[in-house]
Amino acid sequence: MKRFSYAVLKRLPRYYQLLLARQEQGWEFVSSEILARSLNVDASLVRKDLVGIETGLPKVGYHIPATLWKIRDILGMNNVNEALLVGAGSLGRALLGHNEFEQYGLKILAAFDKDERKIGQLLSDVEVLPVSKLENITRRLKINIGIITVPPKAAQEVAEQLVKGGVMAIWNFAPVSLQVPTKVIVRNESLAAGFALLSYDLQQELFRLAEPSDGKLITKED
Amino acid sequence: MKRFSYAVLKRLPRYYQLLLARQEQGWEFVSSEILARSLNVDASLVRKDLVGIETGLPKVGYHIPATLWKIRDILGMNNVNEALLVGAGSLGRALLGHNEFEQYGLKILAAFDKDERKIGQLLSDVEVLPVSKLENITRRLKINIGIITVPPKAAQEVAEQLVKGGVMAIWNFAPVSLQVPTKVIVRNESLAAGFALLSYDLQQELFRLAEPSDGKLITKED
DNA sequence: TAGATTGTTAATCGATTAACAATC
DNA sequence: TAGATTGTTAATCGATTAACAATC
Repeated sequence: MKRFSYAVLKRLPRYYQLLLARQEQGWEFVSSEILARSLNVDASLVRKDLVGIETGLPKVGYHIPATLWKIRDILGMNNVNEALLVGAGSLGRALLGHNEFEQYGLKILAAFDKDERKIGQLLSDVEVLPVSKLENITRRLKINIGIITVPPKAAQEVAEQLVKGGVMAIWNFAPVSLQVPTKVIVRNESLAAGFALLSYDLQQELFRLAEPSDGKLITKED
Repeated sequence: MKRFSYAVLKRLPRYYQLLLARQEQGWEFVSSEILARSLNVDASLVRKDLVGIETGLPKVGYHIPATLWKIRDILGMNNVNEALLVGAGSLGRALLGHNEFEQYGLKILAAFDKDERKIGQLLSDVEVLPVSKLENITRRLKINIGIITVPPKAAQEVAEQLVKGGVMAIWNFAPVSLQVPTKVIVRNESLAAGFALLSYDLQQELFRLAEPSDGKLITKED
């Protein structure tokens, strides 16, 4: 079982997306050069990434259906990952309604909320249950993945209940650092942090445009 | 003007979040060691990251309010970034209702959709307008940022209208590679790709548990 | 002062690119 | 065959860690 680095894993969904688009256009093979251009990397990096995933054919490229399948396999898209979601706010509801997840094998079985008025509602065919039942249901259904979309203040407690219920991984959308046993996998997802990166690049660009065009910037350090 | 690498920029929102939490607990200073533990990195990396951001005091650490301010400044959190959002589906609505963005200076002025029934609705105090007006309004309001939350098939066309309207940056949530002029900054955000990383780690862990505990895995290459 | 913690340098590690022989 | 494209090696680049003198 080959172990892929985080850097490679982050590119796999991009490759997948591009291969799928080419397939829809009727292509059967694609070269490393074409994939590389869309990701803004060197073609040799694409070839290196694909070593151990799929063997390419000199003069032809990589076979799209075979490569798609292999990527699906590596990313666990061919399995079903059952998860519970906690926090039926707008972000939670967006995740419940996100079609793309199906492709990635994510199946959210139920949503939990503490708001009485939300209990019993069906959101994208998923029932909202009281958060008091979270630990119990997690255990009974042997759920591995918990998704946290509650407000920051409530996140730690929810995480603890999920851990007590036996989850092995937490996908955390609340902007807090969760304290959980080291064996529990935590992935922090921050939409705001993503925006910050865009905002930084934009500021740099705006600053560049405001400068004399000879490329010599007035640097300011402290 | 110091230029920060992507690796550092990705950590700044985490530092920000941790500093804020400590501040709420009444702390005034924090050490690199404490920040490092939460991010699972070496303390010297934290100190290196903070060079050019804030000077720490030996034996004391970094002054929390000052450091928070500097990070806010770097990430553009002290400015207001006006944006338009296209696609008032569940993800679009979640972004419109996401409180955290306010802190990061993101202000979404209007939402656009092609669905007649959504036009005129108020979502989190933001009006939904017909997508036919997108280019015009982008230009008239001199908007720099467009947010795309439409289905994949529609994303390229929306991107083109935003570009024609003069945006400098696009935050793209649709799982497609957008073709835009090189001067336009594009940040692709994929919730599904984020999940794939969690799913990979989980699979690895499940595999590990299924193996004999002597740590010697049966490796399989092809 | 003594000792904790910074800022900085050197060492290590990992990821990316460049170059090119192998190959279909 | 000729030529395009792979797989792989070596070179480069950048990020992280280790070590430690400076310092308050």
